[in-house]
Amino acid sequence: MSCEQATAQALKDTGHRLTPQRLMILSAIRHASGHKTALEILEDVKESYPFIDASTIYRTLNALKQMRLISETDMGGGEYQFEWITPLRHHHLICRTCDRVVLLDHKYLVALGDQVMEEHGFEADIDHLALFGTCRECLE
Amino acid sequence: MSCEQATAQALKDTGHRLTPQRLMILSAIRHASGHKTALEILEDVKESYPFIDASTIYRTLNALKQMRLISETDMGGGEYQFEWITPLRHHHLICRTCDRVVLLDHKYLVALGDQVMEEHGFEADIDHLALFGTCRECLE
DNA sequence: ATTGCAAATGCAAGTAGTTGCAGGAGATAT
DNA sequence: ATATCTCCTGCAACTACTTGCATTTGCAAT
Repeated sequence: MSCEQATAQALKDTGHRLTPQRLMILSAIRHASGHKTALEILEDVKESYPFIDASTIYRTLNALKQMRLISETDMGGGEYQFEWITPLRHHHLICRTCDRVVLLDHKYLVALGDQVMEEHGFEADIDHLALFGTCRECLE
Repeated sequence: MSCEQATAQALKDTGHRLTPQRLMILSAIRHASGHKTALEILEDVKESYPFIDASTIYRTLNALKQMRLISETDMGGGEYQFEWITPLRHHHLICRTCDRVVLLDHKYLVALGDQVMEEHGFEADIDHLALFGTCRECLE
């Protein structure tokens, strides 16, 4: 696929190397629908290459995060959630009481990003946020 | 102090018990200037009571977080930062490139909280946020 | 004061993620 | 094709944090 080619080139351009392990990890994230944890990705890759080490997964995910190809989000379950970043961003509202998860449109965060850039010259990577709180139902 | 009394009462009112361990943990957080990690709090408490177990610290911090007396923030150093919540809130912009930390005033997040309440009836606990990105200097 | 029960503690074992290191394998230039 | 230079990998050890369990303790009702 051309999209895989582009990703491979992006890795090379930033001084990274293309390895079979990394291609398998990339494939596992891109072909996932929604978020995936590091250990889920590990299991996926193990199906085609059982000798992969967990540390390779974590190191690769960190590299992809630095390149802003994937987002890493703490959604409260003890494991980070990873997701391929697309132009269509979304965020989450997570209820501390009932653990319900509500989708939050990216439009609510565009203004924040713009203000932060204007006032501080800081480019905030608001790719996939999780905000905790109390949902409508649990507020009574 | 009356503030300690109020906190003690808040614990009891929510069905929690007052123990020497908890009082020591509370004191360690309240008398800290700024953020503290769980292990720093553990060391603090160990000075007056060396037999305290790390799991007690973590469990108490989670309870205080649920009660919204303290905030827990992932600031990227591998350890969570805990802080006593005051009416004067602040947030952080953290540069992924140079690790510089810039303060962000709470006013930028008030609008977001209001919108989330209006549109979703969700009360977001925006107590102490960390936004990652690239700072002015590292953008060149 | 005594009792009774739920909640908190300490301990030990377990999970998620990180790091140092030696050997192995991409990429580049010859 | 070969050599060289790094970066990457797998391994093992380690750190931060969580969880299950038996014992203890706060605290409310007697």
